[in-house]
Amino acid sequence: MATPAIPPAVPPAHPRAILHVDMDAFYASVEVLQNPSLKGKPVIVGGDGSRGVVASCSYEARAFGVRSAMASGQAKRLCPHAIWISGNHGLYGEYSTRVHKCFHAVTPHVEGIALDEAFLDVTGAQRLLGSAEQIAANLRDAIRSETGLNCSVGLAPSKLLAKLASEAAKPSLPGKPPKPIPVGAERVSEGVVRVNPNEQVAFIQSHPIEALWGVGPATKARLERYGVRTVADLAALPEDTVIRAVGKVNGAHLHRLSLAIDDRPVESDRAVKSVSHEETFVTDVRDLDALNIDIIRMADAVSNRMREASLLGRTITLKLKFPDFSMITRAKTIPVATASGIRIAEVASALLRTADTADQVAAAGVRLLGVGVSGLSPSDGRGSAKGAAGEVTALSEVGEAAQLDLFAATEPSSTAPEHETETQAAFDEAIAKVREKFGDSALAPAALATAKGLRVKRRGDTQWGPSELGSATRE
DNA sequence: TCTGGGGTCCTGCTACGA
DNA sequence: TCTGTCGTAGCAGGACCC
Repeated sequence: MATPAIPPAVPPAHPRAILHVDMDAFYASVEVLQNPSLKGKPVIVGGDGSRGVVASCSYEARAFGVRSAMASGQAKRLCPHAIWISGNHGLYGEYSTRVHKCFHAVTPHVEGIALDEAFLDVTGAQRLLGSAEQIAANLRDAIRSETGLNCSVGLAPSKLLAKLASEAAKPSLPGKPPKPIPVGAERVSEGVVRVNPNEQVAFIQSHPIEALWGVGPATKARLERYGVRTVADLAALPEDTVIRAVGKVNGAHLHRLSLAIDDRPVESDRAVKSVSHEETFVTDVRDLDALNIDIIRMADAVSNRMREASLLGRTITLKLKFPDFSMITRAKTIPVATASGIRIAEVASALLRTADTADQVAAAGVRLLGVGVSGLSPSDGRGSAKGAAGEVTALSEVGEAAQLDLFAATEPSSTAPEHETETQAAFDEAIAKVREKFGDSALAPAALATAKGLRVKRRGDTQWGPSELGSATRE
């Protein structure tokens, strides 16, 4: 058979042009749009309780030193007159959808990083829409007219540099002088900063080491032992030394970044790898039965999201954080992929009751509890997806005696796994239909019933820590 | 007087089968 | 039959991101 001819490489008409678009104070700005009386005031979106954090804050609050991810107590001390808002995840999602529509009007090559942030590869779009600088400015205008929100845009030949450029494009704080633009970059229009292609190395090496994506407190501390404080310091070290300091994969990657070598593509179709829910309690919990109720509730929430996304998963993970902030995870991989809240809860509950875990809970109490599922596969591709019903082997072949017990709890007959899965799928589908018609609170495991109704957990509930006004989870 | 929630990725270790 | 090696899967923890 003849080898197909490989077309000759065609040099691109334009050098790579990546945009990093970052909404300015996204959640806080959405709240101001909803309530214009907040305009010009210090607004903080986040958990107002003693265990909460700041999710987003207006530039007026930032002028007092308040920052995202700051402990709420510290934010209250810095800005005691701030207006606190607990947030509305659904509303932010709606705005995010509108912003992403603007992105897709420019190019299909969009990699969403968060609700308020994305990379766009506009290399090819320049043929139709003009220069990358024009595209960036027009996109910024389009987002403002579509949503009323402002954003900052970085333009560069790579993702890392575009991200750093968008940070340089951020507005200055009220009453403070504008930030200087780093060497090698320039402001090309309002809210848009471009890194000059022939000054990439000078631009990146003018930054502190923690500006590199992947350098957090631990990596920074390790590099500082080698005298590295800036990206230029890192570039001056031999690659072997960097690898010795921070490990093989990260070391080689960081060393390349320090030389402005970053050819990572904009990935527009990244698959979800895990789904989880976790929650911090107002007070630490020692009671295994109480924790079990929370496991059921969180497993129900995880299950609901997996069904909405048509996903099944095989690895169930239980996460516990103790009062001293130490954390453990316990995971179990089951032979049959599932999206059933009952099964997820049973596995997580069994993990909680293993001897070492139960002992730690009894001794210390639990500050945070989380339930997650990974090893995901599409529920509509059962014949081919790993772990899906189509390729399930008999449980007895796997030798998972505990697994038989697990299923027996919901289906006493020892039928074949395929049958169990189909029955469970029909059961889950029925739950989804009831909830679609009557709302999420219409149906839940009996363990979640209270005098006030069913306690179900949904994405965005207690997003930034338990509220001061009462427990997020207990009544 | 601290430190949320939802993710991804990497590393090191152990168990197990070929 | 026993032992050593290798690859892989699973598990646990850590670091990092927004």
